Amino acid sequence: MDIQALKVFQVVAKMGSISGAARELNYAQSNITTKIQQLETHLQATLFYRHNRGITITPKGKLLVTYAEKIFQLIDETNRVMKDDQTPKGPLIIGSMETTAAVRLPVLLSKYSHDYPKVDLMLKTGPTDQHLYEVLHYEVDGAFVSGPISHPDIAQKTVFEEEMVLITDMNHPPLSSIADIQNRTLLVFRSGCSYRAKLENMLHQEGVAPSKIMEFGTLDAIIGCVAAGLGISMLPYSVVAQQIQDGTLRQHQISTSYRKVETLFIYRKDKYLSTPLTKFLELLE
DNA sequence: CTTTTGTCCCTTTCCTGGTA
DNA sequence: TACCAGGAAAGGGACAAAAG
Repeated sequence: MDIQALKVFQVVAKMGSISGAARELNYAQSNITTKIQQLETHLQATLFYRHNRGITITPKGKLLVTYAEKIFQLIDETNRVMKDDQTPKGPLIIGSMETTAAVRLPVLLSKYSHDYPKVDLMLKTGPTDQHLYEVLHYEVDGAFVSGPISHPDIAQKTVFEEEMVLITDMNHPPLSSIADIQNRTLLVFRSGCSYRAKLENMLHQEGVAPSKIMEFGTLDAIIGCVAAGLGISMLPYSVVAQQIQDGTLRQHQISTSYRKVETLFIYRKDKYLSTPLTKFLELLE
C-alpha cells in the first residue's frame, strides 16, 4: 500500500473534502483525486461517496481511518524507537485535570524538569473524558485522570487518593444532611469532568435535585464564586485546603462512600514506553 | 414561476520535469 | 525511452441567488 496515498486519504477524511485536502497538502486537487482512486483500486473498496456538492466517507472509509491512525502511529513510534538512545530527551506530553495540575503536579513537574532538562515537557489541562480520548488516540503520552477507568487498551497506576469535600461560603450554615443542598446552585466544571459526574451521581443516588447548575472553565472561577456565596461545589480537600484554613471557604463532610477518589496516571498499553515516559513513570513510584 | 448566472466540487485530459 | 508524480486547464453536474 502507498503510504503517501494513505496520508492523502487521512487528510481528505479529516477535511471532508478533496479540494480542501489539496489546499491543506499544497497539492493540485487532481492529484488528490488520483491518489484516492488509486487507493480505492488497490483496496478494491469505495472510500468516499461522490456527489455534486462534495464527498461523504463510506463505512469502509471510516474503517480505514482507524487503521491509518494505527499505521501512522506505528511509523512514528518506529522512528522514535530507532532514535531512542536511552537518554531522556524529546517531547513528553502529559494531560492532567486542572485540580491535579494546580496542587499535586507543580513539585513533581519541577523535579522532572530539573532531573531531565532535555525533555520538552508539555502539560495539557482538561477533563477526564477528554484525556481518555487523547490517550487512546495517541495525542498525549499519558494523563492524570480521576478513577475508576476501565478500558482494555489502557494501563493505569494509582498516584494520589483525594478526599472530596463539599464547599460553601463562610456564611453558609453547616449541612446536616445532603438534602440541604436541595434548591442550591451547583458550581461545576464543564461537561466531561469526573468530579462533576461524581457529584451529580451522588445527588442522584441521594434523591437530591439542585435548582441550578452553573458551568465554569477554570478552578479559580469556581473557588472564587463559591467564596462569594454564588453556590456550592465539590472539590478535593487538597485543592481548597488553603482557602479553608484562611477562612474564605467552609468545608462540609460527605458520607464515606463518596468521599475517597483516586487519581490515576493512564497511558496506552500498546504504546512504546519512550525513555522520557519511563522516567516519568519511575518518578510517580 | 422560470431562466440565467455564479459558485462549488469532482473528473478528465494533456503537459512538464525528474529518474531509471 | 518509458514511467511516474504533479500541475494546469477544461468541463460536467448540481445548487442557490438574482433577474426577468
